[in-house]
Amino acid sequence: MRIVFMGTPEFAVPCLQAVIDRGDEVAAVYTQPDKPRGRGHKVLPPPVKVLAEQHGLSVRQPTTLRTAEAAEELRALAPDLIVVVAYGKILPKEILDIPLKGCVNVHASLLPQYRGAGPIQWCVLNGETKTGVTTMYMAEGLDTGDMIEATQTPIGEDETADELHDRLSVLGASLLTHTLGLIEAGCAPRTPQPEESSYAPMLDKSLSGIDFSKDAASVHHQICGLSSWPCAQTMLEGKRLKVYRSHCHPTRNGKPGEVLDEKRLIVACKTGAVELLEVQLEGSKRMKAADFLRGHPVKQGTVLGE
RNA sequence: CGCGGGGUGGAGCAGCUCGGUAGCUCGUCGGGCUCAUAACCCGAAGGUCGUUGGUUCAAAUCCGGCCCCCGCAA
Repeated sequence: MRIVFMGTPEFAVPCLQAVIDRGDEVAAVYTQPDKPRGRGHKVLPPPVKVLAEQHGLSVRQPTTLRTAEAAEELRALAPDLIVVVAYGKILPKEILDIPLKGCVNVHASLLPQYRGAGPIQWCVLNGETKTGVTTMYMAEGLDTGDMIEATQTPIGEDETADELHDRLSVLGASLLTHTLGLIEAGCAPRTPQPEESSYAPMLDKSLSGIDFSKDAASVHHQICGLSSWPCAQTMLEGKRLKVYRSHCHPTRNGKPGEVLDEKRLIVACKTGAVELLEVQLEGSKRMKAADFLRGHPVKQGTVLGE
């Protein structure tokens, strides 16, 4: 098939690779414009652009798709299908109507749950035990289109959003491969989404602060779900301490925020305790708790958080 | 030119203000002790102090250039 691919971040990379591997003709790759992302002024290309260029594909980075010219350009490409994976822009109806076989999207949740930009993180934050990826035909609403098929996967007890992200991006790619096969054969199912949906917005830093007066499970889910961005954080002796990884100890108890074991950085919550397994102190690098404790001894009884 | 912190045996840190002996907590190796331990005791190996110029009798330490890492902000 003649395909236009639209995607931007790391999550979309395996999907673009899957399209390439399938041997489809990639008429063009749309991705967000390069933006200054790093420290200082560095302008970095989106990961999808990097892969596209490695394969000599035509890359387009329009600021908006809501112009007559943008629609005209796409029409000129005459795609059979547009595949959209974490592109970061909403496609107007004018564009959705262009390809003969429609627009297909890979979404990192089991729709209709967790529509929106942050499905992976919110699943972990909410302590879900399973999630998945879904392919759908795109509609005008945000992630509201008719579903084609889905793959489920369990979420590990200590799995971070980062790890789940990587797994789902791979699962998404193989599901996409399958779905494209169905579409090509003209037998892709089309199931309208049930009414009962939920919305998972993009995360922001206001979610970062750890409140040890919550119970251990929710603190643990917060740490896993925000890792590695924006990352859960607390304060240790006046310095910001980010926490990337943790483990729940439901039976240990103490005053919220108190360090119960100085050899293992086990911190009491309202009920139960969380063991901080991977941390990063302001100005320093990310490291295992055991490494951290060698250079930064933390006395038992120290209270974290302001 | 956005603001700031940092690069010291295998790991994480101190030492730098005020130049002159390589320090701490671990790990590793050897030995001892114990019913037992992420326990304790004794001993050992292991470092061009990011890189490059400069100042000096002498630089981890003071001065300049460069490389890399990280926090904030975007």
